[in-house]
Amino acid sequence: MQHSKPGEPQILIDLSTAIIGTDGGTFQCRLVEDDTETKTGRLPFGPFVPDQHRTMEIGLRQWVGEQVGVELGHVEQLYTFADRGRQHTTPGAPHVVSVGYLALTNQTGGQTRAWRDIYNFFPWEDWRDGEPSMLADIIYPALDSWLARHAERRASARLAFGRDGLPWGEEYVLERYELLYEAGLIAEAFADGRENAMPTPVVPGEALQLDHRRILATAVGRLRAKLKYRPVIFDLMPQTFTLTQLQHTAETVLGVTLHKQNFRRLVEKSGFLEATGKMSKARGRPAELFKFRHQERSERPLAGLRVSSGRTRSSEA
Amino acid sequence: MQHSKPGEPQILIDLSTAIIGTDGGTFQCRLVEDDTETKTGRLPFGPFVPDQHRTMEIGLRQWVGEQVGVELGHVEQLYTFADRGRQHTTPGAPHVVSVGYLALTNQTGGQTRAWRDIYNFFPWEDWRDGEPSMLADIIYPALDSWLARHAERRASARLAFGRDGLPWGEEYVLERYELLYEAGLIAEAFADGRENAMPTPVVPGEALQLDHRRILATAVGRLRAKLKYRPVIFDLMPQTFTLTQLQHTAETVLGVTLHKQNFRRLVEKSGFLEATGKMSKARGRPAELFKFRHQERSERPLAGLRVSSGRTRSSEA
DNA sequence: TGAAATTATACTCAATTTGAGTATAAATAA
DNA sequence: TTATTTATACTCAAATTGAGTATAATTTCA
Repeated sequence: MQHSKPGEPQILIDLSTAIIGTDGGTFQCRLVEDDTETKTGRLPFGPFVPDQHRTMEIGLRQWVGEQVGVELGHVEQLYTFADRGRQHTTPGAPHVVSVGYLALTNQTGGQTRAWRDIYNFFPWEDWRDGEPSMLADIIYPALDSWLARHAERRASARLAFGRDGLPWGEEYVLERYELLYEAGLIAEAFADGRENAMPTPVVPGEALQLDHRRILATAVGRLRAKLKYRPVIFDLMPQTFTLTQLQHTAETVLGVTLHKQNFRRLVEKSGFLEATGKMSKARGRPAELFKFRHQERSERPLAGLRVSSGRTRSSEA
Repeated sequence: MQHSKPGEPQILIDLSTAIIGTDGGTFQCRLVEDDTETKTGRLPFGPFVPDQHRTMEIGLRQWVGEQVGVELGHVEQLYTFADRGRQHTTPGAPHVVSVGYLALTNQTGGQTRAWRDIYNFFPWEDWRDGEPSMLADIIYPALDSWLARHAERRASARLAFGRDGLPWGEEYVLERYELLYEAGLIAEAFADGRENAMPTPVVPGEALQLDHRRILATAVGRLRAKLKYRPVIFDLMPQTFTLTQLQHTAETVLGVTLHKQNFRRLVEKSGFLEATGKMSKARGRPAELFKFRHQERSERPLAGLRVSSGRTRSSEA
């Protein structure tokens, strides 16, 4: 077995965590409040130090604890990114590989400047008010002009963006982001020195440091996919909640609106909810408060929310 | 940002690939034929060398090419394993992190000693002839006795093995393997020096070097899950095939038998197949030969095979 | 040669699930 | 006290799924 000789450039592993929560219809991600006012934000991250960290998850919990101090619920490894040229590396410096993690939390101090709306970074992903106009106005023309020179990527673009009558798959968040990067339409492409990148990003959407927006895209895509077959949504909810709150959370994550009555039917017969008997007080008719059955009884603990879309918010009238 | 100082122990990344194929009802994985006749097999693997490998996939293709020379179809990153104590590391040596990959191929020279039946490594995963008797005879008693001392793992075990009336989820391959490891019932637990491990493995099933059986378990679990929502099965098929061959491949991967007529209905209306007009010659009535429509037309390119189980092979009469 | 076995394919049918409503109840706001 | 808001119950047709039966086209073997 060949192993790298001493003297070869060192490898460094960064653990970066996308901490995601929801807060009354906003979809939030926790960034680090750096003392210096840099233009672009960053996720909490730090190196994996095997001597100190028995597992990578232990390492990430340390960096999250030190840098943002958020209580984490579900934590899951996403992907390991190692492509040369995607980390803005200085020559001679050790090569950096980053392992991205997704963490869910239900404590999103909505007011802090550090909690940012995820749809700021991916404005084309929020379809709750119908198809974002920027797709037809900006993204599709720019993408098409790039595709004219890159016919081999046409099929991927069709699938990712649901063109030619294909459906918009809300889970293809990473695939869409990667295509925009490849086409040189977003800020990171220029920062990484891609030859075709526009100096001023063509597509709106805030950037993040290093490859953090890529990691966030991976996180959102994974979360959207997972919502449909595992009960992860409850990690985003407070102790008790109404069915409408639960639905709003699902809609916020998926970026679509859902049919209310059918959502209720689905979630009620899933067996995950337990009525508390208490009622919420708000405008309109009070709603029953439910809680998640943590005690996994003999019900089928999988089969999360297979969710069917409703109409857009604007057409609810 | 804190980065590891020079002088700290080095990190080494190994790229290990589970190459999977099927060959007439057997589910195969390609191992390396080492000159030395070691007891346990290993997957093709080698270090990630950033200076030579622009991406990790390039690296893995190099090691696969050099060590086994198999043509790879679909390639996908699985997971990055870094727990201390799962790689039999010698003290002082660099810490090894392994990135596992899944690769599919349709060329499985069935006769070579290097192609091994995957169900040798996980005999409890093959339910094509009904529930393997080793579950009730060996695994469940041993697991229950361990669970008596580890009540906190009870819920995971129920889910993973489908106990107490829960269904057997064929995709929980890794979860089952990890539980058997934790419980000290398989060879790797002893090799890694777990305190509770039995010197002679309690549960049948061949081991692999390092953490390769763990990577293989991840690969099989991922493949079984993916089969249901992406058309990856065609990467395992030859150029043309009959519907029965396709079904056998699906059954081999999933480890269950399927209802023939319904499988046919499902796969026909999926739009992925194109009739060739030619017929297979075998025993019984000749079957039409189909091929996969590579040219992704305006059909929905997702929605693979959501598959419904049939009866067991033995009850087919 | 002709019946039996083998394999493929077409078609049926009830149960369940899904998509899209309508109807009504229980609060607050004007 | 009426409009507005929100929650919840119920309906109904279409589509999908699970489990067959029926029949067709071959080879095998007595």
